Amino acid sequence: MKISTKGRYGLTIMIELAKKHGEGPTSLKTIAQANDLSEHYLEQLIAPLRNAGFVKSIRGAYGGYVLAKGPTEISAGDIIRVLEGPISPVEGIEDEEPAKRALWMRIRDAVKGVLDNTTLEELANHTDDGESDSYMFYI
Amino acid sequence: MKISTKGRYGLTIMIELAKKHGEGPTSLKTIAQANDLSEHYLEQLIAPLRNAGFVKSIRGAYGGYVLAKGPTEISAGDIIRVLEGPISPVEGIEDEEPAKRALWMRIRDAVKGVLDNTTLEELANHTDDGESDSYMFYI
DNA sequence: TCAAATGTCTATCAAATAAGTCAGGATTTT
DNA sequence: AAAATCCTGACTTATTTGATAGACATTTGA
Repeated sequence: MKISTKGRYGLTIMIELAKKHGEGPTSLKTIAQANDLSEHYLEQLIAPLRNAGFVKSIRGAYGGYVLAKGPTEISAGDIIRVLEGPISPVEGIEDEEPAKRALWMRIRDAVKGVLDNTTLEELANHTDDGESDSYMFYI
Repeated sequence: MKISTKGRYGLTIMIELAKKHGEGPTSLKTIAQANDLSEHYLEQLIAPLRNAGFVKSIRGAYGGYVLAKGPTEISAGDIIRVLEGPISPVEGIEDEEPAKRALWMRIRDAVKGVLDNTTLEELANHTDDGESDSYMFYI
């Protein structure tokens, strides 16, 4: 029941690009160093994002990547779907017995609601607005 | 972003037991055959459910398992937590940057809301109440 | 009392997935 | 030409998942 590093690092890349939106390209090297991640691994993740039309690449020295759309036009769900596949808690919901199928569909819709209503703009401009450190993380 | 067969099959076991609640023990063999699953694999799944106090075992011939509490007192979340670990879309939410941490927490709470508010009783007594087959499964 | 049915426990294993690495080529700018 | 960067595919490693096997303990009922 986890989102893998693909989706997580992909979101990291996209948030970094959103922060620099309108300021020219950012290289993967910069992003990898800033977040202590493998540049080569990020290359694998950004390829599908480019193919899906969320980023544009600019080759050559001082090149890098830029968002292909505005940060308000890209949702967290867009990114997760590209890198992790369809948002669904199980493969083959159709085959399940009705009671379980209804449960999976409710979970899927709940997660979808959150992901599709969170834009890159929100994620890039988020200022810590009072979730206390004492908040319980695991429940 | 998937719930594995551990959680799914565990839920299957518990729904079967809930259907037979008050009617004496049900053997894993019965459940395995009815759902076309490996009995040995189900043994591995029911061990943690027994340790967590959700089922009781009755040994010997004509033995099996029974719910240790009423079907209204056990939620889908109880079962998923025992078999899959804490409900959270990422490991180590604490370490994430605030924007992403907030996103993961919103997802976690959404999923938690569904799972903790669905009881075994609902799952066992579910009658197909009009989710049409044309419902889009992947969105 | 004994055989059959069932649960309990431990160990092992194969397949799939996730995560990351490596090597080298192509393109553009300076 | 040299440097920076993107691009591509193959490869490796670790972990998780799903499954199998077998020895053993307990209970029922003939």
